[in-house]
Amino acid sequence: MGDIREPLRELTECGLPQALEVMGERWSFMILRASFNGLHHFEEFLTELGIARNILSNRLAKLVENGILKRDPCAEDKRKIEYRLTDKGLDLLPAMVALRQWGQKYGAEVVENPVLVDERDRLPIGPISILSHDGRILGPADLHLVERD
Amino acid sequence: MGDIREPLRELTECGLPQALEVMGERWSFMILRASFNGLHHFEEFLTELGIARNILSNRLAKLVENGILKRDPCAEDKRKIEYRLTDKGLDLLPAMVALRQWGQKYGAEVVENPVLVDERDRLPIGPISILSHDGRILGPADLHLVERD
DNA sequence: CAATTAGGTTTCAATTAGCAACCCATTGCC
DNA sequence: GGCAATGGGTTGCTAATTGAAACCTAATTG
Repeated sequence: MGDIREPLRELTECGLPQALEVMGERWSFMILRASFNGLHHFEEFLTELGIARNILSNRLAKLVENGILKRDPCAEDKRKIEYRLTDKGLDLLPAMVALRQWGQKYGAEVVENPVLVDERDRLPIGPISILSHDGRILGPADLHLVERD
Repeated sequence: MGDIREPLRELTECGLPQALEVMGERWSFMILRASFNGLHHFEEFLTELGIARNILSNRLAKLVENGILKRDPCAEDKRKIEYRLTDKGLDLLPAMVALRQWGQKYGAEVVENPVLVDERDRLPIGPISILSHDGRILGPADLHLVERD
């Protein structure tokens, strides 16, 4: 008994599983991107993404359910529904951009269009990176894992 | 004819689909995390993640195939295989941490253990964010999409 | 040399994704 | 007002993925 150290285990505690519950599903990130790129309607997502109708319906419902998109019936055309990112959805932007930049770096040459720029000077954003509490850029070698408790 | 503007479309060009091809699969990010947390062996992943044997086998193979992990047969015990992150795999860290932080922010209270710290001062890392080319933190409102070409 | 360990396959059931067709409340058009 | 078209879905069926459990084989331990 005692089992003084339990070297593995315990590393289950983090937000990743929670995040993946929604965003780990097959089309979630693509819908997020389309949404950020200015698409708001069912048929737009449908033709833009080339996703199946029923899957899109299901995925949008889940994203709404999880508070990532909100679903507003259009006032001026009562057939239409507007899907828009919530703040929670917008908060996924760093994750999406990080993935995107990684894909860009290692994938087959893609031209990246449209490109994300800083509104102030219209220059493209920099690479997403891990920062120390005081803003230094940290690479894998600068990082350490510490057990708390 | 002419079709002067084509307002949607064309927004297919980005690295996201490439990234999702590997990392969009159901257990990829969890394996990446476990791997970063110091697990290197099949049976460790198996018991740590609670994934099915055959799926783990398949996922590891794909991650290796895509250059995210490398597969080293152990010299001193020829039954064992060491799975280790490549540089390409380590480059996924910002994406993983961003997802994790998002899940942490919005998910059910989780204590986040172990925690990622800056090796230099042992303080927890800051939130992942989008930076301008000169290092200012940009929020969604500061961002703009511009068509190139 | 028997039992155990490490890292896999194989088989089969259950879940999910995808395609095509259908549905039905608006709208736009003559 | 009547009729076709549009927007946003659902339904039914097939194909692909996931998952649980059993099995396999080489290396290692006792």
